[in-house]
Amino acid sequence: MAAIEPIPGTSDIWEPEATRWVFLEDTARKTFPLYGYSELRTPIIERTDVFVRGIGGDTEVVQKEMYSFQDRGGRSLTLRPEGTAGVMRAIASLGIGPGDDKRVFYMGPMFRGERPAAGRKRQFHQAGVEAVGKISPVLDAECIAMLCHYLNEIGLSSHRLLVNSRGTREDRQEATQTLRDWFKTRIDQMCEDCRRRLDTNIWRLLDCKVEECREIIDQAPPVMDLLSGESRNFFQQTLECLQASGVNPEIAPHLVRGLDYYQHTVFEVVIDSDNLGAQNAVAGGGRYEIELPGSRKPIPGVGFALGLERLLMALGQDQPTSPSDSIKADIFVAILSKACISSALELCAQLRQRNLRVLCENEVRSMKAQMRTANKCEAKLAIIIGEDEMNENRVTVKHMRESRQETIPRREIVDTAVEALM
RNA sequence: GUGGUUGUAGCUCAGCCGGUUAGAGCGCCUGGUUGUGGCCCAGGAGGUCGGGGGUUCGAGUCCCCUCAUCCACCCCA
Repeated sequence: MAAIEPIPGTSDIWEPEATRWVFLEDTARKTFPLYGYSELRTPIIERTDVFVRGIGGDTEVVQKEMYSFQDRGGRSLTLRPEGTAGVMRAIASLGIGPGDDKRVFYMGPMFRGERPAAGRKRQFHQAGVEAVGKISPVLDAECIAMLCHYLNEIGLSSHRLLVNSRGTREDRQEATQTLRDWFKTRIDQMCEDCRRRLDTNIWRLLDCKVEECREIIDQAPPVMDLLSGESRNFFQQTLECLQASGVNPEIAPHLVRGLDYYQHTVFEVVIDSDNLGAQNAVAGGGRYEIELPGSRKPIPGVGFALGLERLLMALGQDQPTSPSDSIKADIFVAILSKACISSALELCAQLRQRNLRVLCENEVRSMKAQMRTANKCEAKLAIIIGEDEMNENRVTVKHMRESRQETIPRREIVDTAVEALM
């Protein structure tokens, strides 16, 4: 039983679950183009440095979560842990100049070597977008509005949209230092986690839920005040644009997100529902600048990623995926002797030409057994081909629901079936 | 990586303080006279009790290890 299970943190997705995935993907393909985005399919493996330089070498993701390996040429390759870096690499590879406005969306599997938990897989799936080349609060706002549009289309309700600005790279470094200095003098009154975070992730410290810590944190200088005037202005304009688009986010002063490349606007969509467990963010993104091997200067962009399995959970239909009990069909074709097989196959082919789902009996079994199968596959029609029918060049068609049946000339059956199933 | 949870039939699970051939429900197969489903009835197939080691006269049950699962921390979508 053990060896045939998918490896940890991955799963097989069966119907009817698979259909729900297709719905999320189709909705993305329908919604994003309305904003000028077109689909880009990038490789799932990239050179490792695409991610190290793109995401940031200090990031948790890069340091301990990447699936990296050496290929036969000794190059270090990595299964993509997120979509942005690869997209940026693709765009950079065909050249991008100042003032270019490139908009793409993508979807597919991502890989991170984390410990699996509720809403967290090692192979997980994202749909995301990137608007690359220009720096403008209008784009940021439009991107967020598009995210809301999408969430609305898939029917997600009761979620919260959180936004914040983390300023420019310089702002952030400076703010980090200021905060660190400020907390350093009070850290011995704070919890163990916070002490650790002082050095590792001071922005996380700001989110600490321990009450004693909260009292101290509440007195800390507001992050927004540590940003440059230009950054604050950019954020202000973004908020205005959002409002004009009919989007009303919550401002989350401590939201910073974990990837190094973010600058200015960052945002996240969270769900307050317990079926998601601790992983309550279904989407996240922001404005960024990414450095890539070969590009002279960092390329700016804004984008987000949606966590597909988390969205599915948030939509509240997260039954475990298992194969449906039986094949479903519109028509079941029963055969009562070997002599009927070729006739049955010919008929099946004709019916499928008319876009009907047809299940053909594949061995000679009792009538009772075959009718049981017809019932189980939820066929509306059972077509019976036996010796009697063969001799008269007719077929028997049984309307399962009404338990009514009739024997009609063979040449009429296709049209009769099509009509019965309309 | 650190903690905890669970692991018995295809699925959901029961199995008391160790004690004969390991159970239920659902599902599956076959039948209930000739070529007819659902409901009902009868019968049947299907289990290395996750794996390995140990304690014991005896282990699904106790101990150790291991693998897998789920959850939390961490981090992120």
